[in-house]
Amino acid sequence: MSTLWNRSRQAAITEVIGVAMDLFLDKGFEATTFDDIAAAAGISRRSLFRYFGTKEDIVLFHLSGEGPQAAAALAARPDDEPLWTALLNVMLLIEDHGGDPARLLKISEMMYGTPSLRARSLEKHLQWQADLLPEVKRRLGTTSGDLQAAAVIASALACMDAAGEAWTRAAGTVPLGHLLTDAFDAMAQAAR
Amino acid sequence: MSTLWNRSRQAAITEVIGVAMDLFLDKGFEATTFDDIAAAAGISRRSLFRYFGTKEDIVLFHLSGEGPQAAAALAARPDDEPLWTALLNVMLLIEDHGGDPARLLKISEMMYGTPSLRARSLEKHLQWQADLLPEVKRRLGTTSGDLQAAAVIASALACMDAAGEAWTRAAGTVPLGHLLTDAFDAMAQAAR
DNA sequence: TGCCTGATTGACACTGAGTGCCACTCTGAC
DNA sequence: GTCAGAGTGGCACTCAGTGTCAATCAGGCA
Repeated sequence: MSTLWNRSRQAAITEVIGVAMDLFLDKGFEATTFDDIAAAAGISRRSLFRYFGTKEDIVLFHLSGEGPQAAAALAARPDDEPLWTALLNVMLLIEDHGGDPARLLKISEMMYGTPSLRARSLEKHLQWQADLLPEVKRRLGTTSGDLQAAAVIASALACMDAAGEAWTRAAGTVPLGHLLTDAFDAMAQAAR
Repeated sequence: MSTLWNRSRQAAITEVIGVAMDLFLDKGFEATTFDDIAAAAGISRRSLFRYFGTKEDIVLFHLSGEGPQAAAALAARPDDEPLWTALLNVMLLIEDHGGDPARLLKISEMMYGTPSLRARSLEKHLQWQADLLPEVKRRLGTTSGDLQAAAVIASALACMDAAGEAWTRAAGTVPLGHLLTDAFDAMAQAAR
């Protein structure tokens, strides 16, 4: 209900994320306090906590919608495509979000360089895992259960993470798509 | 240096871990405070912080030594064994730590049921990754770099994690070795 | 034995995350 | 215009985590 309200709330959240990101990238993630963000965003600390339970949530907020998106992309892949290839193609699609490349790199560096953020982003993978599970299970066939599907998805996400880290370490000079492909190929190679 | 000292410090740490684990399993992880643990262990809160920087560290302490152990086990596998098979065999060896099964299950349930612990344990994987990297790189051959090796290791750890979660969900009624094998097989199957 | 030195410990104080509570305000419905 | 419901801000609180400093303990040495 109350779409008008939802719109303005969404706008407020987007606004806060922008302000907070600027602070994070400027002062560093750990050095930025909730008070700093609340003051910069012009809301009370208490309200900020109602939007985002933790500082990590502010950074990771935009990732939360990508799970279902990935699930849809996977369902759209042809049925005769090998699962590992299909997952690679899904990752190649998902990673393709625009935005300022330099800023994206700085955010990546912050993510991979801040232990608590890294940990929380790994935790986010669990949500992806749940989102992708049904379609992966279907493709694996009736002999496979949740475990098999979860193992494959978790491996794919692990490869994506490895590629992301390599991209960050290379300061974005190598296309992420190439690194993703390399990681998935290496895994396939190792398994034969 | 000072081996005598190190021995008694080690004993103290082991003692504290035991006390803390009892509290965690009794009251729950989140509900147990540093004050509780310090009081039960008979040391000051400040000293407890010197042993363990965070509550999560107390639980995860015993996992920290397994990275080098896994690296040694991998180096001991025959050179002509396929990498993925070798990694599975390493995991099968490592998981074989004795101890009370019921307690182990309760600890596992706590780990998989507490977000902050789950996140930190995923973070621990990064250390394993670093430990295993050289040997995996060697086995992948000269054409592969850090990314390829990291992707394969991260996938293996992801499979191990999926198996561990399945084991916990099954309340330990299925041998972890079986689940590990299933997970690794599923991944190999998906990649061909 | 008794002193010296270095490391550990415990007590205190402080910052910051995160939560509960309550009064205030805004908005839409009647 | 009033009422109900949801959001907001302020306050106080708990707990994690850190810096500081004085007290203490253990071992080396005269």
